[in-house]
Amino acid sequence: MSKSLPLVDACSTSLAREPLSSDQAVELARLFKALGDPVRLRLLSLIASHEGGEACVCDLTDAFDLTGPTISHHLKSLREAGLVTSERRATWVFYRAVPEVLAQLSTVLVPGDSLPTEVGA
Amino acid sequence: MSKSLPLVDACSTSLAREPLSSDQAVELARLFKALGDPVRLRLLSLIASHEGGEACVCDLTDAFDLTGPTISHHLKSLREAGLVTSERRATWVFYRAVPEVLAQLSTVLVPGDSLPTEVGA
DNA sequence: CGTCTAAATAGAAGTCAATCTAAGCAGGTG
DNA sequence: CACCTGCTTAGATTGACTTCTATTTAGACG
Repeated sequence: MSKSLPLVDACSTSLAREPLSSDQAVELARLFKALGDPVRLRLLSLIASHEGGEACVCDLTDAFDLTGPTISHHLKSLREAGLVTSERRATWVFYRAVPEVLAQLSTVLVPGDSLPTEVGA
Repeated sequence: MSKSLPLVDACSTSLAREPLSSDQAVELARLFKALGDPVRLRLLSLIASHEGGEACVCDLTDAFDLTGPTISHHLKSLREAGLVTSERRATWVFYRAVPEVLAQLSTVLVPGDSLPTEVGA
């Protein structure tokens, strides 16, 4: 696996500011696709919101009606997308969100300056 | 087609603030999945960044090496996700981004308050 | 060293998604 | 009314994704 820097060139302003290049689109789509599954979204949320900013796989598995290998598969997707990192400590493996990538995606989605921060009605 | 309000209950803080509920995850995953394709991302960007905030399908089709039906298919995905709306005027159909939904997704992805606005190196 | 738990990998089955060609619908024009 | 352009729908094919069971690796412990 030749994974090095999953970041989108750091030159991300916003979808609505100017048209994405083909390469930017491919890169971003890879990230959004990783978020496009309810299980992975919940996993990421569980990890990111967990105390200490990290969570053990065993904690995560218990939150779903899915088998261990399935959870492991989804965690691998998130890891390969660059959204989380993993670290083994003794018997357990701990996952941690990568806030830079989340921030970048967040920035990309900010609509043009036509809209104030207000969202609801 | 029972599509009414694709918004996520307006109660969206952030992935990293607290664990997503199962329902929230399903709803958000549907939106992120729509963004998880390079063609749809570029389409959305072309629409959102187009002058007047709207773009005709004919403009969009020219930007890709894909057939009309394929573009139409992707636009339908974006429309059903609630990310764009369409309106027919004479022979042409114009698409327009829905900034509220983009803003909501953007908010969801904001990492915890552990990170300043700085992203790049 | 055998064994127990935690996690990942391999392989397979079923489902869904992206794209094309061909055909249909909507609206303007001669 | 015939016809042309813009766009969508229908159906088919190919490839990817999600999930499972079974197996394997990593580390702790008696």
